[in-house]
Amino acid sequence: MPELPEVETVARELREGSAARGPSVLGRTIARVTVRWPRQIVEPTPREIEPRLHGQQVLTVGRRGKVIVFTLTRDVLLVHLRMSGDLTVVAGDAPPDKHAHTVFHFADGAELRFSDTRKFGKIWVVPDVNAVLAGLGPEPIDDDFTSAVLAERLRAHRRALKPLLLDQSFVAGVGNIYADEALHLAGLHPLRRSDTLTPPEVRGLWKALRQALNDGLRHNGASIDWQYRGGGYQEVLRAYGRAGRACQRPGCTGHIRRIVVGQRSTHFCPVCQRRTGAGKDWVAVAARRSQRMEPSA
DNA sequence: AGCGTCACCCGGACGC
DNA sequence: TGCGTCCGGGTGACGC
Repeated sequence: MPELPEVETVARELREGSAARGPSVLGRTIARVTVRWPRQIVEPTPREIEPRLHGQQVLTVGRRGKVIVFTLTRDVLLVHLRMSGDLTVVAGDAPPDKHAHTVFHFADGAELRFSDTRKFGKIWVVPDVNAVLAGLGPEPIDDDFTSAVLAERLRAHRRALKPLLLDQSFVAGVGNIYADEALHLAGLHPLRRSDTLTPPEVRGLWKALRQALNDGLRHNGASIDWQYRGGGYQEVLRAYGRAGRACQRPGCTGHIRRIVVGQRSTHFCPVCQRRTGAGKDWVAVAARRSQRMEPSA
């Protein structure tokens, strides 16, 4: 399922062209739009989308969180792939794809197909990205996402780490796979409360999150291959989908367990991802003490 | 505020 | 073989 690394890969390949996704979309002009699953179009209405897009040229392709962002002449086209979505550029006479529910036909005959077997994907055409993306948290792989930024955001909540990492307003682009991988790399329990992490644990989580995402990027968002074409990405994963198998951490004797947290399958090692850090959870103790002394604070 | 639950979908895995 | 059933993924809505 596409998360930040996969979505970034799709955006880059649409921008640069690739064997998997066809030639670049940049510079092409939209002439027509076929809508076969109207509920996919969030804004404007499905019948308004073609006249709205007609004549607009694709200027840039980028990503924000898990959303692909096409800058057009007058508007912005936003595509959320959700679980099964994919975007490809093909010639107009390419074999039909029964899951291509929305097709953007270019004036030069090529077309951009949004293929989405499970029909969870969403499309917006808006004048301003903020209309859709305003609620997203920071980009976790950007330079200004420092461990101090993460520390502050963790302290602002009293939530379990796993659902917090999945919350797109907390940090943008992390999904179930990379959340489990980051927590395993960091040696932190998925149910650990966000405001109890020690400074070294925060730093470790920050490093682990960025490492997990950057590893995914280096594999060209290979979890798409894993999901769709049986590629080898599962060999890269240390926690996700490995229930019952030996923990990969050097020296650890544990086995990966699967639990359900907030309706999501969650994979972790009960040996090296303890509920609390080694020793006393002094941050939680201090927080309780200060609350007793200053109930209003 | 944070948690649980449901709805949205359907390919694939599983049991019989 | 073919049928029925369940699962899971991201997100938003809703209730507590």
